[in-house]
Amino acid sequence: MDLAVIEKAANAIADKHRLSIIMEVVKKGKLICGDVCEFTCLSQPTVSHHVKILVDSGVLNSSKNGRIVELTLNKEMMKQLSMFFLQLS
Amino acid sequence: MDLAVIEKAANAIADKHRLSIIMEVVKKGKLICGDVCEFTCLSQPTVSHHVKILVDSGVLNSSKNGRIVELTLNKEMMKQLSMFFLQLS
DNA sequence: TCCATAAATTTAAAAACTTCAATGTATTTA
DNA sequence: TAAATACATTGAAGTTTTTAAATTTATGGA
Repeated sequence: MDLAVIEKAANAIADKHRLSIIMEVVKKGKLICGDVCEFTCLSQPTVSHHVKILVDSGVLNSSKNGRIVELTLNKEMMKQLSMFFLQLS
Repeated sequence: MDLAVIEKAANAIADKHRLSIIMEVVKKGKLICGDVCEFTCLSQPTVSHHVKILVDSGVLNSSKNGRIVELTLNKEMMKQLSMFFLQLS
C-alpha cells in the first residue's frame, strides 16, 4: 500500500466541509457541484476548490455530463482505506 | 460513528512526518519521543508537536515512564477507522 | 544538592490552507 | 447568435499549520 495515497486521501477527508460532502454523496448516491453549494452554504469557488481536492485524492469520482459535474464515491478507495486500517488493527 | 473523531484522526494521519511516525510505531511496536527525533530528523519541539497531535487525536497511545514517553498504536482507533471505510465501500 | 536527560511550552517566522469576489470557459437554450 | 447556466481559475485577505530556537518542567543519577 502506497503511503502517499493514504496521506492524500486522509488530507482530503480531514476537513469538516469535505467530510460532509463525502457523507452527502454517500447518502444521495451522487451529487452535482451546485447541490454542494446549497447544503454547505459555501461559495461556488470554494466548493470547486474542495471538490478538486476530493477528486484529485481519489476519494470522489467525477464525470462531466455537458456542463454538469457528477460526483460519486470512489468505493475502491474506501476499500483500500479500510484494508489499510484493518492491517494496522 | 462520530464524524468529528474521523476528521481528527484523518487530520493526524494526513501529514508525511506523522504518517511515518505511525508506521515506525507499527514496525517497532513502541517508540519513545527521542527515537522519533532521530529517524525523522526533526527537532525535538517539532516532534513534540506532531506527537501531541497524534495522541490527542487518539491515533497513538502514550504512557510516561519516569521522564520517558512511550508511544504505541491505538488499535481500537484503527479498528474504528477500518469499519468506517468498510461501511462506505 | 547539582547536573544531565526527556519532553513540554513559548514565541516567532515561513509556508500552506481556506475563503470569496471577480473573471474566464464551456455548454445549453431561447 | 445572445443570454443563461455550471463550473474552473485567478488573485488577495485572513487563518492555520509547520518548524525550530530558547526556555521551562520533571525526573534520574552522581
